[in-house]
Amino acid sequence: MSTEPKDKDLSRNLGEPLNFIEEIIEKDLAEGKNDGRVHTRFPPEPNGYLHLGHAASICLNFGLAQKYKGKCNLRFDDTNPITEETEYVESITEDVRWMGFTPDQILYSSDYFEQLYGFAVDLIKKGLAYVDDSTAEEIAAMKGTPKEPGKNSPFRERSVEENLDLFERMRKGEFAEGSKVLRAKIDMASPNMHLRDPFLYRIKHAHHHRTGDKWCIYPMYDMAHGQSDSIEKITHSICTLEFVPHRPLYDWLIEKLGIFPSKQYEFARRNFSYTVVSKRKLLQLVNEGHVSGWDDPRMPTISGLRRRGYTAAALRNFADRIGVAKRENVVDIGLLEFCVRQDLNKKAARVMAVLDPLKVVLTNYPEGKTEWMETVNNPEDESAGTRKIPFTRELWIERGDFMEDPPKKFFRLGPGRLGRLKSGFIIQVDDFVKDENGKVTELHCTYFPESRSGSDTSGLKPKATLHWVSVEHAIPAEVRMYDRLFTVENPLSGEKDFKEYINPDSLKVIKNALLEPALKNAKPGGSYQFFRLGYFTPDPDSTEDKLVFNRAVTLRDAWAKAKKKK
RNA sequence: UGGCCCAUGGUGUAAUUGGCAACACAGCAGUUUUUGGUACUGUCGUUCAAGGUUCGAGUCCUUGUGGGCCAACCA
Repeated sequence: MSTEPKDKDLSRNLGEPLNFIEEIIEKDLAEGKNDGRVHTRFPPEPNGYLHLGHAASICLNFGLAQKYKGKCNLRFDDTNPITEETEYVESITEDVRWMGFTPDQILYSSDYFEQLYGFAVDLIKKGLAYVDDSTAEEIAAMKGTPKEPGKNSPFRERSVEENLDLFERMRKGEFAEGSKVLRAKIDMASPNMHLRDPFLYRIKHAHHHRTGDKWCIYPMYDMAHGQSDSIEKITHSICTLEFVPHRPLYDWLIEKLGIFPSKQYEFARRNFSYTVVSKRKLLQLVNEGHVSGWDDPRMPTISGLRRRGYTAAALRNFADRIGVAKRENVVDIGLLEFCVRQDLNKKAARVMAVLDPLKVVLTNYPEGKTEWMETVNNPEDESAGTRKIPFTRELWIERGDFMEDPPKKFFRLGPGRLGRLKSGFIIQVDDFVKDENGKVTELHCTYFPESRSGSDTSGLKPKATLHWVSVEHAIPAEVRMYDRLFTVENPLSGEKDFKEYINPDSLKVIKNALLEPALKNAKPGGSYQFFRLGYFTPDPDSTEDKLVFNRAVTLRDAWAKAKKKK
């Protein structure tokens, strides 16, 4: 405790560099803005599942609130009733919670519909908004292009009274969908397209997931987002770069309305190699059956990664490492895998599982005998304790751990070779049996009784340690081996449609893996390291008599890498 | 003949705000190891270009180049 600095606020960032948003916040704090408050928000639209990009945004917004002892709301930006659903609200809420954050408040833009309507009326009264009867095509034609100015709508100069009347009747449902819109009256010649009399309200005779049929006019993003920020007294409204051109409109509306001046700041969206993170693309993968659903373990969705066996701690650490900036980026997904391994290495219990079994018969081991061998649960965590695993005359080992004609660099089993069975005994291969196809079906070995793990007096030094499972005690399981969903770094930049780059081997199902008996009661959410194979987690598809495991990530594998190079 | 944003090793970010370009991942080589895991050590490699300001520029200015964004009754 003596090394703990007295002044927490001062020590807060000593030594660690700030990202550009933290710099803005600290400057604001130093200048006494917002009474020293920091209030952010995470504002998803409930029209899809959250993905890796959102995970980073969640960590940013909630992380900032934590760091500066502020608040962070979860606000659903639900102003488009056509695409939004309760299912998405539920998954998003769960994902945020699972990520380890608790929103200060859970709110909805739709909570503010009445207030937002009032804001619109206020703008009309100030002569800053008007009802336009033009068709969508006419409005588009009058909009101009980025290089040419637009033209004023013939309805632009309607009187305040007429606008008020029309807008009220829009609300009452007197007009057909698409027949009228409310637009801000700004500048049709602005070089910023978003200032060319942007839409504020549109008519949609649609059922809303929360307000039901109460409304038939709905505010556009620009009429809702900044105002919601303002209503919640958000101090720092953080969004992605594509909203930069919206900022003048964000500020214009707040200024004209005379409401709390929330400020918008933008950062570059994060892209990740070997995957896609656009809701439209992800929806396609789901709808076209390329994956089993939004939570398919190959999906970059938070729910998919969770099911895959990735941990929230790994995701948080990842978000922290990739940082936040304003330039285009493609984050190496290998860094996420590194974070997952790093976290799981400390937490996951080591267990024995054989994925491609090859039988070993210890010819000098008594039939019917079982020795319960003690083994460490996690060498990285002494507090994880120990357990016992059954050792018998007949065992399963990994087929890949034996070679009939091993090269020098291969130091596992071969004819005459020694091998250490983890937490068991050292064995030597005396003979092997093949079937008519030349496939090795069985190894005949002798074991060295004096080589027992922990009390080895044999003096033998095998080069490899192998995992194994007792034939008699093994429990069967299905194991789903997941790999990256795409074969190329950027599936979107190729010549072909991104789905052409889907990795045909992104899922390999092993129907008859064999596990040590201790795994009998494994439950989804748990993390295990299958010794020497990788990190695995039970899938919710598991049943009483059939366990299903998902591979989260392999172990780093120097041998596999060396083989690949050849 | 539009406006805006951006540019630092292979990747992602730093650089005490004008003072010796660094951290992580990846790569390579090695040590340790009852996981070809972990841990540890070493190593490779960086300021888009050209001018300018300055004793001094990744940082400031100008121009250029390259990339991105901006038109939806989407967010």
